[in-house]
Amino acid sequence: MSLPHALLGLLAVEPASGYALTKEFERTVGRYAWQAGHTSIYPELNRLAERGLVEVVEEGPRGSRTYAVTAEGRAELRRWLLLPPEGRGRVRNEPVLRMFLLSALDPDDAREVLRRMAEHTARDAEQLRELRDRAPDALDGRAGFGRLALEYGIRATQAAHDWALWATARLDEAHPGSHPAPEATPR
Amino acid sequence: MSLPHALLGLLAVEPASGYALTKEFERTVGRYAWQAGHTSIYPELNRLAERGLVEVVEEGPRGSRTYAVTAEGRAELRRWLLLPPEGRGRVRNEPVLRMFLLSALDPDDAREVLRRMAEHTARDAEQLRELRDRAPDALDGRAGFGRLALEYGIRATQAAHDWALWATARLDEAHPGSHPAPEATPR
DNA sequence: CGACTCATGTAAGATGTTACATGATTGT
DNA sequence: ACAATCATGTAACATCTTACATGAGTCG
Repeated sequence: MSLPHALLGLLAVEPASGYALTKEFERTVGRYAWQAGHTSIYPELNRLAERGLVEVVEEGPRGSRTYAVTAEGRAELRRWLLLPPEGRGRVRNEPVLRMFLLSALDPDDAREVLRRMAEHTARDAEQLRELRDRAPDALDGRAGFGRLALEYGIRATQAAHDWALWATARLDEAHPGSHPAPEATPR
Repeated sequence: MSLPHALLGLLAVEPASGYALTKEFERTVGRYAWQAGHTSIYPELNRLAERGLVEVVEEGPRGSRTYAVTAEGRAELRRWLLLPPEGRGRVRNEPVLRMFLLSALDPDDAREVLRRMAEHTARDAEQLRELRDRAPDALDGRAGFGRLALEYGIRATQAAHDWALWATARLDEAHPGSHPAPEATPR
């Protein structure tokens, strides 16, 4: 299970409440790496606190509690990240599954799915690039968290886009027919 | 849940037994898209059979049953793939999570993790390229299944590799120090 | 005939998701 | 005052993983 380590990682950058972490998951981590709702996060924070890996450092207005990692928490996070990648990282990626299953569709349907993927990835990549270019490179603090990951997101999304166009071309070669030619989206 | 659709997709290309599907997951789908062990697959095949989406088309030697998709199964698969991507595809990707958490490590530790990632992705990409180049392009049948997905795997892995090198360079810029410089792996 | 792979399953426990629930504060 | 957002939780259900279990063929 990676959720506790995801939480340790976010808290290691900056203390936060369960609520704030939930938002963070929605915006960033959950979109590309590991999703979790508040109903997983709150109990997990309590477990981490029991294990002494995080602690409540502040109690705010609406019964909110701000958590921070302890020294042990930091050590645990480091251990986990530096550990041999334990066999292999478990992957569960629905978009990629859809790519696999494309082979099971007839060419016209596959083209349609690819067209939507290309559209979608183009939009996503553009959004991520904007995010990168808008934010002045704050190397530390919450804003800078995932700066490296953001760049990965851009590259991975762009790769998916390029692939979708390439796959469409392959299909066109193998099964030519009358169909709208998709246009490459300029980067 | 995507497992039933993953199974439908594999069976849509070619009928197979639960055992064969399990192997297929280990080799291909499970490594990059959606993992599942035989203890998930067998019960799911039974459920799919009850729902009339697959059927047993042959009974073999050791009590083995070969399943094939029915017309309804094919329709369901098509529906699922062409459906609006239902909000967003759920992603659970431990390697990417590790990339996110890198920001929580000190530069030397982060460099070490990146070094291993670069090594790992270089090896993976090379293996995938070999796979692609060895297999004569059989467009149909089991061998060709995931041919498009294979290309995606290559591109995604290569992107991860390039990113790891880029990230290392960024760290070196921001925190110069005495450390072994990683070499780019030629493709 | 012994070891290995093929082939399928059940059960317990861990994990994750959805629905339900509640109350405090802020903005209009 | 009303709506929206902040903030946390429980319970039921679905799902996934790990361990356990069994037997039939195949190869040397």
